[in-house]
Amino acid sequence: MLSHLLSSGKKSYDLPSIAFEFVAKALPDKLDKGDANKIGKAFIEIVDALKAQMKNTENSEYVEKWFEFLVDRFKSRGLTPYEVVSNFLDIPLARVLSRMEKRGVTLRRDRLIEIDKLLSKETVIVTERIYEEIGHEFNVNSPKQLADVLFTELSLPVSGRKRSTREEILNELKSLHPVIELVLRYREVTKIHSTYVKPLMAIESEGEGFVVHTDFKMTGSSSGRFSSINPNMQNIPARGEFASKIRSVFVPRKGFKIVGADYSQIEFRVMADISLDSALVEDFIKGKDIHMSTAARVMGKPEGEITKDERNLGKTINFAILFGQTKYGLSRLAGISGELAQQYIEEYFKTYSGVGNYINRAKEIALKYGYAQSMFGRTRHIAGLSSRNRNMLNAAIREAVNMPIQGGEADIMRLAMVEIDEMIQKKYRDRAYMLLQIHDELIFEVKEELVEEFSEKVKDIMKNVVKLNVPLEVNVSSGSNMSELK
DNA sequence: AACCTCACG
DNA sequence: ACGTACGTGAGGTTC
Repeated sequence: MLSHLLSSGKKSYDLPSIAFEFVAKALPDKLDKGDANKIGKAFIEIVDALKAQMKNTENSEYVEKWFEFLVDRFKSRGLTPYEVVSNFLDIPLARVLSRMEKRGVTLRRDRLIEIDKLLSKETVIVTERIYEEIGHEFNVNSPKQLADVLFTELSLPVSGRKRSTREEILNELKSLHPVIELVLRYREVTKIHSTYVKPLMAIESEGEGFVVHTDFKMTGSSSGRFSSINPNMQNIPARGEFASKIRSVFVPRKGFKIVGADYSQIEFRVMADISLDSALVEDFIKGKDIHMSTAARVMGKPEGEITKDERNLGKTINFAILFGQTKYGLSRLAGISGELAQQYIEEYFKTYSGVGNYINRAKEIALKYGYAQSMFGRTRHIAGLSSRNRNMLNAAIREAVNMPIQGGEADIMRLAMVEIDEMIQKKYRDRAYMLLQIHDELIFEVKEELVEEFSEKVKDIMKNVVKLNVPLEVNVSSGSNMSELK
């Protein structure tokens, strides 16, 4: 229902005309959990009246009329349509986030201790082998000291003008000296140890057990996504040797299971929706593997002949387009020549001309107005759009092209979260909890006997929360810890 | 506080 | 001639 309201809002209002000063004046800079209630109070009666009315009709004209009526009332209070939309969404959303934080995720501290031991041992071994290889001790954690060792003592080749020791560079040096592998291993082990294991071990018992309560920031990003701090629960390892070990630390409470639901390729679907690119739309409607399809189209091959590596290249190309990358970036990331990268990009825009049109359109609008907007009017002002510095300007343009896509993803997820929470409060109180949001994924803990039913309902809400020109696909899975989610 | 590096979507 | 991807948070070192 909320979705109808919003998509009708999308069509009826000229959102680009909305001034930022207006928003800034009417809303506090940070719409946080604390002051959400304050602001929210003014809107609650209106929201309730709307809902009561909407129960009596499925007539969209009626909804539209109500929306206009509401907008008038909001306007009389000095609020713009964007604020109406954002308040409909953000006030209840603040409560959702607050509930998630309060509940928290339970930890298996015993597993954490095991991992801690393992990593400590491994760190000692690897460190000693590094010293042995080099002939003396130094601080491997120090990029400066490491650079001295690699580039001065060992005279390994420096690529570019900075003596960077980042992973990408080290990978190129692997064959030149045995210490490189060891340093990479050291980095992998100590990263996991210091960033995840140690901080989680420092969490104190709440009596019942160990629970991690992150802090989701609603205003944490300029695209509309949330961020998560203290600790960041949106960057828990998902790949690599230790990912499943770390993930297995996060478990459901007794009698519950962990349930995960994630949108499949949501950013590319939003891109298809905005651009209306016929090839992209067609692929999604047909339920195709989008990266495979891109690889086939760009390389001019039948899909059946696309290898795993080629599909991977298709994926890299898709992300390159999404982020507005040039042939230089693509060639570096895909490990292909500049000419080939150029050729693929040209081929991409020949095939997906609608995407090219979208990019040009987004660019024009951004340069004209100085900001970019998502499908629901979420607005991002971008200072660099008026920069005379070419790099700054290009970066700003990439931001403006990407924002409607990433912002659209965020809008959709926010809507879904509010609707799912409404369902939980109504039908699953104390039996299902939303725990985490990781941009395109939601994680819950659900009473064992309700997992199947609840999963279906969540999937249904997520798929139908907005109507795009392409279908939204959602994968759900469950398990007895976070590593068991697919 | 700035910088480098690296974890995630 | 330059130097490349969008959005984040965090730990460790250096200044």
